[in-house]
Amino acid sequence: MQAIVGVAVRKACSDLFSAVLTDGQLQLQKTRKEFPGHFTVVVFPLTKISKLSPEATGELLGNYMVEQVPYVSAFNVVKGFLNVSMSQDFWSGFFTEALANARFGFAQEASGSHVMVEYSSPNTNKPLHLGHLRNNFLGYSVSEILKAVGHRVTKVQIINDRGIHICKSMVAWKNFGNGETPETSGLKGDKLVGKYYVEFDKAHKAQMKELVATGMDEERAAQQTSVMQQAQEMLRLWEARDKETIELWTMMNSWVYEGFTSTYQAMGVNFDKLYYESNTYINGKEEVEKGLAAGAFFKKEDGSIWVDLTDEGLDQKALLRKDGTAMYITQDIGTAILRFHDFPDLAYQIYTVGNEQEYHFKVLFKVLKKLGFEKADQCYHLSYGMVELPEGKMKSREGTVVDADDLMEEMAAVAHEVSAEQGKLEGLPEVEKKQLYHTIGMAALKYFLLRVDPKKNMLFNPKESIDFNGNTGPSVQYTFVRTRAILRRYAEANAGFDASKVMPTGHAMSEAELDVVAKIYEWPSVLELAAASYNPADVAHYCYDLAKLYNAFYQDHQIVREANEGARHFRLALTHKTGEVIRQGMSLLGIAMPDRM
RNA sequence: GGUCCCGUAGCUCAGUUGGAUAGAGCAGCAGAUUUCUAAUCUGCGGGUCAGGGGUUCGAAUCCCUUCGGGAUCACCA
Repeated sequence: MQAIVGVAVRKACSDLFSAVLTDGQLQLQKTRKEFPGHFTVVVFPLTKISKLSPEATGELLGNYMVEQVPYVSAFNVVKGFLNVSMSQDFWSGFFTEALANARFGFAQEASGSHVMVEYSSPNTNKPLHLGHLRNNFLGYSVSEILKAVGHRVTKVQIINDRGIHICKSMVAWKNFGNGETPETSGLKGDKLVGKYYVEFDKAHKAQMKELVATGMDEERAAQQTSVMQQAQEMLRLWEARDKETIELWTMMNSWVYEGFTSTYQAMGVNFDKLYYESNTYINGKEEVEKGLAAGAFFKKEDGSIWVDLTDEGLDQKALLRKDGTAMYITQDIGTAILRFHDFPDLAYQIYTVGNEQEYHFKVLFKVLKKLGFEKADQCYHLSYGMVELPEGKMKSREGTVVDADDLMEEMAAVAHEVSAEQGKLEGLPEVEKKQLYHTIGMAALKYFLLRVDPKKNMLFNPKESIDFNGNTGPSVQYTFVRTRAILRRYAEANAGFDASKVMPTGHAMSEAELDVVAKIYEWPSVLELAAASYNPADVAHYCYDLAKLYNAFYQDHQIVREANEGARHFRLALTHKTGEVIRQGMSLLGIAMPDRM
């Protein structure tokens, strides 16, 4: 569509100056709102070929376009900027088209690309916290956005179910648990296991203190506590597939998975396939051995295997310990390759992981490349910044973790309070109310975490996140609810509402109406940009802007009560379409729209 | 010390490949048919885009540099 103007400018330059424009010379943008017009051509780059002043060039082009190009109704030149206005016909034509397309903005056909998105990927010894919320919402949202532009997406996570950290919880449970289970304790499975992880730490610290009191140095004491010794023994037994150990491990992990499942359900995220580190680390070892045989890696005297990335500007990096056991990166190599085997048509993988692991992924992708995976060049680390709290940084060690379940519950509770104050939900069944509070609370949380550029560290202010005014999820929901209320009102008086029966015909749009239509016009390009930059924040801001413009329109236009049929139908259609775009846009953020609130 | 990211209004954040007088929300102040849902709308005040230099018709945006904040540089995960 913007193409219409672009093509026109190219043709004008060819006709007027007999010059072919390069992409750099053709600069089109939306006209700033303080100037009349819809699209703006930046004429500075064109003065070189016109050999005229910017103003004269603009005038010449403007005149040509008004005369020669359909839909261009007027123009003005300010300094070096040519602002062109499109006719009402153009906008109503566009709107009619958009209205007929229920999935306007979404790809009409598959792109043919298959992308894998990994997110969440928790450890099994700790419950999910605020940082995981940003991770999950981001990963889920990017997946949905990629689907919207036509890609096939497979959502996965790698579950870090192996290693010393799991053994710690196991040891503590064995020593102090007295056979406690989620059933007997009434605790969620992941919370119960997390509790024993903390118990381990307590016991470990206490025993360390005793050892240090006997004159042992701290470093040694940390290795020598009885619980630590037990944990290491447990890891050895696990690797040796000791029956009893594996049974305990399986049982405690199943508790965790049950807990995670309910947390994911509350979050509204899901996965197409799960990978377990306990399976993939073996692949990793094999791949590293293969790479060694193929000459991609080298072995040090002590038997450890390394990759040399110094000519890539990186360092040497160990891939396998001297005792032959797997490291963190070993299992990631195995997992990545396994995935390419599982899905041979995979174009690339996206890893949603915190920015503290940027170096790790740089190394990983180089290693994959060395192993012959050309697709590794396309792999992408979707890196995001830390979520900080007003009091200070969010780190699990510092005890200021905000538990994911607790936070989600709190958000729903606040939604409850605010809704009760508003008093608009009378007559709604209790079950639906409860569902609604969750929907609103999650909208607040998700929108707050997703509206910030992923790569930036962000501040999570609990108080502000639950403010339902302003640039927030609930305020966008509210605008959607408003569109529903209006259409409902119309339907009651007119035996239903059918969008296809209220086509706008010959209505001269007001400025506020045109603002909304022009915003809807932007939707496809916003979606494209969000997909290209893996940035849900673009979608969030767009939905808010659209809602804001609709509210401004709503403020001084009659809709259902409008006497003129043409205007009434146009506004009903606009209300319908705005609601749809908001609903579809917000759904890409994983945010649901209620019918009333 | 090396590498990477960030620094925009009192606070939280936007700002496409360099474009016009740098924008929203919150907080503050002043207003609006008490409705087709006011969880809204309109207006006002608030800025050395961290500092300095450079590139050019034009810089918050690109380059150099200084300062400040964060991350990372394990045979940890």
